[in-house]
Amino acid sequence: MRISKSFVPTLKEVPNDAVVTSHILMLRAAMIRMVSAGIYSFLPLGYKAAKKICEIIRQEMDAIGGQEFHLPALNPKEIWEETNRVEAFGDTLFHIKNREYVLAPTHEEIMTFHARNVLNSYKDMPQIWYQIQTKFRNEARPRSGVIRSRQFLMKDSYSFDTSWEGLDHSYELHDKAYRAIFDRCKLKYFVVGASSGAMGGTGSEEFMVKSDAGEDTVAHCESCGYAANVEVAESRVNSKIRDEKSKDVYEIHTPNVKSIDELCEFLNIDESECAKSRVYIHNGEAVLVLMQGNDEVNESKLTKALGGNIRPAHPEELMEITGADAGSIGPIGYKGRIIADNRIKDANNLYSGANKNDYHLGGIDLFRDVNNVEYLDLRTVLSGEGCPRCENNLQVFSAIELGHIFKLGTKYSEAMGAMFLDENGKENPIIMGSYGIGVERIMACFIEQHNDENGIIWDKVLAPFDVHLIALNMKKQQITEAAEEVYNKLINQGVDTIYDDRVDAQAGVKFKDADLLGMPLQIIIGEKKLKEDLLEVKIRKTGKRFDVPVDEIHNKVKEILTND
RNA sequence: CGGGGUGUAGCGCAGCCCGGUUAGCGCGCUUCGUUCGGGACGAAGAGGUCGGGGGUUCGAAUCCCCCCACCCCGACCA
Repeated sequence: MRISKSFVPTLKEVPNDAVVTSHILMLRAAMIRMVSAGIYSFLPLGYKAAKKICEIIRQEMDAIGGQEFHLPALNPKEIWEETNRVEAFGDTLFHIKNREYVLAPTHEEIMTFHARNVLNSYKDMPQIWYQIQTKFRNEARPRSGVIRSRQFLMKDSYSFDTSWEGLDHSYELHDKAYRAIFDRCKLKYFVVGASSGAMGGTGSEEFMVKSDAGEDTVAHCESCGYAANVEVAESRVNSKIRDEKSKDVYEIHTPNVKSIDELCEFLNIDESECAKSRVYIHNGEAVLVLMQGNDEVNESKLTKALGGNIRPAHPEELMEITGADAGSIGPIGYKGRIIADNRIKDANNLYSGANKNDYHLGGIDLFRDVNNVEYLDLRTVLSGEGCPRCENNLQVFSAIELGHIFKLGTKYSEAMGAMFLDENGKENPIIMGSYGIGVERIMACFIEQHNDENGIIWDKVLAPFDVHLIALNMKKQQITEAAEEVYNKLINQGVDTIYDDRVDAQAGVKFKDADLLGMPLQIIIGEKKLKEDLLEVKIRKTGKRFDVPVDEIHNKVKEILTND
């Protein structure tokens, strides 16, 4: 591709609206342009990279027996009503105004629509059907460029099995395929075993990439691979060891002491000796939650343990419930349900609020002084805490969900009447799985992981072009002639080459653009070296340069591209 | 949807607080000349509903009201 005749509008400056690295680089490197919030056009370079990703996905999906479909984005609303997902998706589902259609945010319904009445014998299964297509979701807040948008490319596949064992097998196939895909895309990722979400089902895994632009917070152990959403993550922490002797409970005047830190400073004690109190309203009833020191209540864990809905009590309610304001609340004298974190199970000689403003109590023995305390894991894990599975430590960070594999079960087949007859002539619902991958997210994550201050550093597997050919001064005939020859020969050999043949661009401009676009290999043709029949090759990743005789350039390029 | 921020030439910004000729600057763009291995130099140009609407005023990019768009934080996320 000749740059002089192509649309490669690189940007020298950082666009005002872009914040995350991948977004900035995708705009600057002429891969995408925004049309509206969360709506992007792929420019030619970006689309080439997208197609390479899709091709890798396709190969790996085909390798597990997947069959590619092309389904409509425009769906009759009534199909979505069969599964009650018009309501379930709510505002996230785009509705067409002048006809009863919706824009598909995913394709369980359409795939099940094709499966029902057609896959009607156990002999017809298993099947794996997939597609790579545009999905539409009316995200309340699109962000981070292409990472969360309203229209995006997704590979989604669906498995149809006659048994739960069959589903397990289809799921395992997808797990393997996904690892192969992300490995081939040179992504550093990890796998989080997620609990079944609102989609219903028996098991799922999320493929995640560490990134500040991520929307999930996860705890991850590098050494054993333990990974969990922080909402459910556990860690190895010391519990408060029970002192041999329990002191008597005594009152301490603590004027203006509100926080655990202030209490520790005021009494010159360690935070591990304190029990922090939080009051939640659970289905209308007050619950006192006790945590050690500054440990944070994990509301997800609390919700899961209690069931129903919880919310923190309002300040006005606190006085009514406990007789004190936040900062002076404690378990002694509290009437009502008390739940404490495992870390302070049966601990003694604790400090906590006195349920009287400006007073705290010391010498609290939860075993002796407080009846009916329920103990649960309620902590939010912190970076640096011990991994629950091995001897190393956890890191807590935000991450992007790249892909999700999911054992759906019979939710959709039952709702839509997708039944089959088994060997005994008995009717059963088809057992399904669903499996998604965000194509743009692969691209964005790759760029997040492979860039430097000059731009993108493509690996050849995803690079829009293999080689970036730079003719430094197109006004010199020798250079032009040499460049044209090299270019044509590369093209003829099937080396995908982008050729900077701009007559009016300075050398510096061409170098900067080449680094920004980030093709793996640069071939530089300059006057001095050409006089000695030499060209220069630069490896983008390492920055290494070396001279190659003109006659040998094609072999050298092939050699580097196949070996690297 | 709540909180915060921004909107002035293709891009990045100044001007606004304290209203006053033809609204500036850098990059980019056009033409000419010089330069030609890390975003060159000189000269001459083109390019603007100052996000939109309404109001105050002799006069509004500037002050007031309403709306819109985009970004960030939060909520939400099948």
